[in-house]
Amino acid sequence: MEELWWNHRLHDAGFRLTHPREIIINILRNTDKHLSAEDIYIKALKINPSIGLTTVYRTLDLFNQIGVVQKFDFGDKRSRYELIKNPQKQEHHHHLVCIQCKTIIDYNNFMKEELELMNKTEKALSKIHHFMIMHHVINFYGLCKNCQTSA
Amino acid sequence: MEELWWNHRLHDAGFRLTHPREIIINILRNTDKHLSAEDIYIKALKINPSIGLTTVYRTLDLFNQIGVVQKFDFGDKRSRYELIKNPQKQEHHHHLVCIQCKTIIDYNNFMKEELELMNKTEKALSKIHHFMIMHHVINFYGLCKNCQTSA
DNA sequence: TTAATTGCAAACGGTTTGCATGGGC
DNA sequence: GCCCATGCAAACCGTTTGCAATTAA
Repeated sequence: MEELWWNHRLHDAGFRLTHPREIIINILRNTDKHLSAEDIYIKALKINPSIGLTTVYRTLDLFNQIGVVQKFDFGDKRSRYELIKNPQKQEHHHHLVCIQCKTIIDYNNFMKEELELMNKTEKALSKIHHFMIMHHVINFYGLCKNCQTSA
Repeated sequence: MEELWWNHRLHDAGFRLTHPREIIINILRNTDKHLSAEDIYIKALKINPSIGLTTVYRTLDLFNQIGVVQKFDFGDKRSRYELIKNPQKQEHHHHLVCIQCKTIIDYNNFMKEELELMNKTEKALSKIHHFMIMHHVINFYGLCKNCQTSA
């Protein structure tokens, strides 16, 4: 059951595997999109109409805290959530955000070059500004294929 | 009066130079911080106690639209605003965000290298994903000098 | 003069919290 | 049976909007 590492993570952290949590995990497993809490809520309702939006928020927050889910902020107000595929290898990637339809595409090209620049930058900035960098965010904003043609 | 280009910009765009607008411009001129709407509102109250928070929001939005102010989002909920120093030369810079005290430091080291990587990336991504990139955001998150020692 | 701008109060939208009920272990 | 987890309603917080009063040009 290598696939179900999140269940073990939940258990190891002392939390129960409840029905809403299963539903939400499965929704996240079966999408390549970056869903908002409400997106997830709407999908969850179709599986169990008695689920509450509050539970979705609390579950996502829990998953984020125990490292099962990553929370993103792309500048529209809603937070968006992505299931971490493999907890071992920190698969570092970035996002293309369509400013029109809000679609988000993952990409991981030029990671070597990026890593080089980031290391260099981080080293310099910690010297110049005595700033200890923990992580960085790179986002590209523009128009996706569809929204270019429709515009 | 080279310094007061924002007034001309306002006028050229067909807007009035009102008292609240002057106050807000001056607050932004006299800080190196990235103030939120409320930060600005509190400072403005000391100059004119009858100013309204709504006006601050509307003014900042207007300034953003006519290119006098840049609006940023650093992941805490509030938007933050920075006066554009020189409208001619697009001074491109990025931010170090302290995750503890929320201080934001501007930096512009390694801009040549960054620009290279960004151009390369943008070109490749537009090919691979047919994505037309309009702008990008790079933020570093970590601990500033003070918060390292106090932690 | 008179249309743009303001301040107030109320609405808004995403998220969080208090609390009584319900469900895993 | 014990507590964690849930759902509901209400609070929260930054921001926006409707509207009547005010003000810059």
